[in-house]
Amino acid sequence: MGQLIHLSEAVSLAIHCLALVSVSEKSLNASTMARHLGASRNHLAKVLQQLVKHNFLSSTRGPGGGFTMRKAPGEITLYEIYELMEGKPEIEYCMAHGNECPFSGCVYGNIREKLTEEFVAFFRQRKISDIIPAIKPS
Amino acid sequence: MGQLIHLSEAVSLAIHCLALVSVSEKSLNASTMARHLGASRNHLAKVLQQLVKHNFLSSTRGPGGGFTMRKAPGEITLYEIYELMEGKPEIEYCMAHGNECPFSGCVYGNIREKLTEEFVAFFRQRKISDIIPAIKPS
DNA sequence: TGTATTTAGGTATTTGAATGCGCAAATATA
DNA sequence: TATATTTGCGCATTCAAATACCTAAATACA
Ligand code: FES
Ligand code: FES
Repeated sequence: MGQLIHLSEAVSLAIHCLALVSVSEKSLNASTMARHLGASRNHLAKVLQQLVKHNFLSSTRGPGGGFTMRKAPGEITLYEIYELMEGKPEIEYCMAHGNECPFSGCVYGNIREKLTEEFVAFFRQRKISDIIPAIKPS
Repeated sequence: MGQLIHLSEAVSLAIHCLALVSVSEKSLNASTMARHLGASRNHLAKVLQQLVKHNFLSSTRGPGGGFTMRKAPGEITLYEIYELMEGKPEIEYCMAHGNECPFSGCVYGNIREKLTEEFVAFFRQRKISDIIPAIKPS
């Protein structure tokens, strides 16, 4: 069914990976993470690339290579990751058709703005370090 | 950009139409409403079909035909319309891949559940009659 | 009865996200 | 140096939801 609160798989993958790399002693490669998360290796590789490009992770190629942290998990908020993968959350006009709407105030009131703000506040305050304790011992 | 709070155009159209039909003295046809809303006539027709099938509207074909209310605007909550068009809002598992996740509690905490509940509460309490006053005089 | 109007409903197209694929570049190690 | 491993990156494919189109059925009215 429809997802009211839409968080793409890419965002989830990014967050999961950052936490996994944080707790790993040696560098972690894409295939291993994909296996652990039960996700597509290809999709995950794309996400990791982004995280490297924006300096959350370092990568090393070649045998024994993989990804390591470049920022401390306490320095990374979930919001940064969200915005990196999805862009700033916007409220679109109900029906993207401009200003044809015959209603003076939006029929939705300001509920979307309110919920978006709540979401952002939560994600800004929550850090990768906060979710690390939830990792199951493997 | 990504819409965090996702409300399809179909939902917006349904709500707008119900309000417009409510204040109309005679029956309103799809083309007229599409023009007023600056929306696709075809898409709107689909939405109206649904509203007729579920007894919110009555329809009459032929010249001078169109749509009229079958329920009072004070009897219709926005939530009913949302659920009709989108289904019950569900929280999906982060990464629809089942139970492979190596985290014991979801990394998102319960923020999605919380926001969804807020949304539902708001939409349950708000009725078509509440938004009618916002219609601009045409 | 004929014609114009309007809804009904099935099907096709579009779109965007997710996924897959192939090859180049880097690097460890034998 | 040769080989296996692993990331980087562009492009192709798939898939589902949203949106558009097309024709049939109903009805008012001349
Ligand atoms: S578009 Fe938001 S109220 Fe009409
Ligand atoms: S899937 Fe929600 S925490 Fe891993």
